[in-house]
Amino acid sequence: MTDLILYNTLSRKKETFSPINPGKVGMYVCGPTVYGHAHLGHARPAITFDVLFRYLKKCGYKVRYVRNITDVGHLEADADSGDDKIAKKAVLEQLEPMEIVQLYTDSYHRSMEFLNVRKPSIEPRASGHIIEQQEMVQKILDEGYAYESNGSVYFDVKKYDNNHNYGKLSGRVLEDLITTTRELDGQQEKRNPFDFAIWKKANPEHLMQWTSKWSEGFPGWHLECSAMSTKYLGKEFDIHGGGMDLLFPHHECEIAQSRIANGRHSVKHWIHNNMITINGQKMGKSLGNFITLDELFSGTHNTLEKAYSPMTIRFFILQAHYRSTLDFSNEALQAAEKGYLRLMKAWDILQKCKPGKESSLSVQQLEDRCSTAINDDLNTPILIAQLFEGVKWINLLIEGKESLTESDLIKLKSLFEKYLFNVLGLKDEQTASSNDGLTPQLIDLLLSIRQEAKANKDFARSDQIRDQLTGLGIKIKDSKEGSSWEM
RNA sequence: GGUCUCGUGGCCGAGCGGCUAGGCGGCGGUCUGCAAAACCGUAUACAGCGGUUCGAAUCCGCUCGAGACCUCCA
Repeated sequence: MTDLILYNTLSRKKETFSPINPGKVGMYVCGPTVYGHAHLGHARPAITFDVLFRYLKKCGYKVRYVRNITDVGHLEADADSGDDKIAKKAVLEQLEPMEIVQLYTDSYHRSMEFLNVRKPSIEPRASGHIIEQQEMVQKILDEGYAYESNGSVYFDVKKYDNNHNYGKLSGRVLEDLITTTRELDGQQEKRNPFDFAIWKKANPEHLMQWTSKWSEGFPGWHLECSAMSTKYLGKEFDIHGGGMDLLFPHHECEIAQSRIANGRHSVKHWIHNNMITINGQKMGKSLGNFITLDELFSGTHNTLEKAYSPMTIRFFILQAHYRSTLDFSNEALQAAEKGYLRLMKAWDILQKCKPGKESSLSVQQLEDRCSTAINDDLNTPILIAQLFEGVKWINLLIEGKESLTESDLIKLKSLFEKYLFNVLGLKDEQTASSNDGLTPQLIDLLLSIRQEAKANKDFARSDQIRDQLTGLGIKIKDSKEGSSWEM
C-alpha cells in the first residue's frame, strides 16, 4: 500500500504522514463556538476531519481525536463592549449563558449526527478547563513571555519573536503586523498592539467570569486549544486541524503559547480546510450570509429551492477537495443529490449481480486507484470519480455486458463498503426512511391496482392513478421489475 | 495598504509539463402501451497577452478579474 500523504500548512508542502508514536495518532481539531446553530461552513471541517479520522482508523491506527466546544473566551467584535460573545447573547435572550451553550451544543450534535459525522474521542469544553488554562497562563508568566497589566495578562509577542519565529505558520512578518493590527479594546494596556490576551479582566456585568490571582476574568480565546490539546494529547502530537480562517491569529498564537508552556513545538502536522462560499463570498456569521444546516435539511431558507438531505450535503462537500473553496448554489446541490443517489442505486444493484466464469474487469486496478486517491492528501473528488467508474461497471454487470468471478464480485462489494461507506462516511438514506407509517403501504396498494390495469391494457385507468399520485408529489418509476415510487 | 490564494466547457469541480477526470445539465440511443425514471453513448474547456520547452490548463512574467487573512469566524 502507498503511504498517506498530507499537506502540511507549516511547510507548505505535501508530506508523508508518519506518527510520533508508531501505531498511534493524536489529532486535535478546532470545534465550534456555540452561540448559534451550525451552518454549512461548520460542516466542512467536521466532515473533512471525520474522513481523516475514519481513514486513519481504517489504516489500523489507534486514533485519539479531540474536538473542542468553545463556550467561553471570545471577545465581542465591537470594541466598546469587550463582552464575551456568549454572555452577550444570553443577556439579549434572557437566558443563562450555560443555557445558550447547552442549546447550541445539542443542536450542533444533532446536525453532526445527521451528517453521519462520528463523535470525536474526547470533546472538551473550554469552560471545563479554566484551571488548566490558568496554569498555562502562570507557566507562560514564569517563563517571562507574558506580562500582567491592569488585571489582564498579555502574551509578549515581540519577545517571543526574538527567540522563535512568530508568523511561521501564517507566513506573517512581525514588522508588517505593527502597521496592520487594528485598534482593539485594552490596547493601552499592551506593550505592543499585536500582543494578545491570555487572561482578560472582566467587567462587573460580565456574566461568565472566574476568580484568578490576576483578576475576576476569563481566559483568552487562543489559550483553550493549547491547554486542552496538551492535556489530552501531550506536549507533542501529530495533527492539528481547523478552518483556514483560524490560521491567523488563532493558530499562530496557539503555536506561540504551546511552544513556551511546553518547551517545544507541539504540533507536527497542521491541516486546514478551505471555506464554503456563497455567490463567491465566504459564508460566515459576520457577513450574515450563512445557511444553517437545519435550514438546509428542511428547505426553510429563502435562497433554497428545496430541502437537501444530510447525505446530499456530505456528498456535495466531499466532491470538492478540502483545500479548495467550494461554492454553494442550488444547482450544485441538486447535482450532488443526483450523483449521490446514483451511487446508492448502484450499491443496491451490486447486491443483485451474479458471478460469472471469468472477470472482464480489473477490480484490483480500481482498488489501487481508490487507494492512490485517498492517500494523495485525501483527494476525495478523485476517489468519488473512481467509484463512479465502479457504478458504470455495476450497470454493465447486471446487463451481462461485463462479468466478474465470485471472488472479484466480493472484492468489488468490499471496495464499495470500504470507501463509500466507511471512509467517505456516506450512508443510504432511502432504505432507512421509507418504511414507516401507513402511507407507503397505501401507495404500494395503489401501484398494484395500477399494475393490474396495465396488465389488462386499461391504460386510461393506469395513467389516471399515475397522474393523480404525481399530483400529490409522489413520483412513479417504472422498470422491468415493476414500479417504484418516491416522495 | 500588507500577506496569500484562485480564475477550467451551461453549472459544480479534479488535474499542476505529454496520456478520457468525474458529477449535473444538453444531445443521440436502449427500454417502455405512452410518458417519466433508469441505463448506455456523445459534444463543448482551460481569463488575456507574452516567454521557457520538442511539447503547457499545468512552469515564468505582465495585464485583467474574483476571493481569503490582517477583527470574532469552520
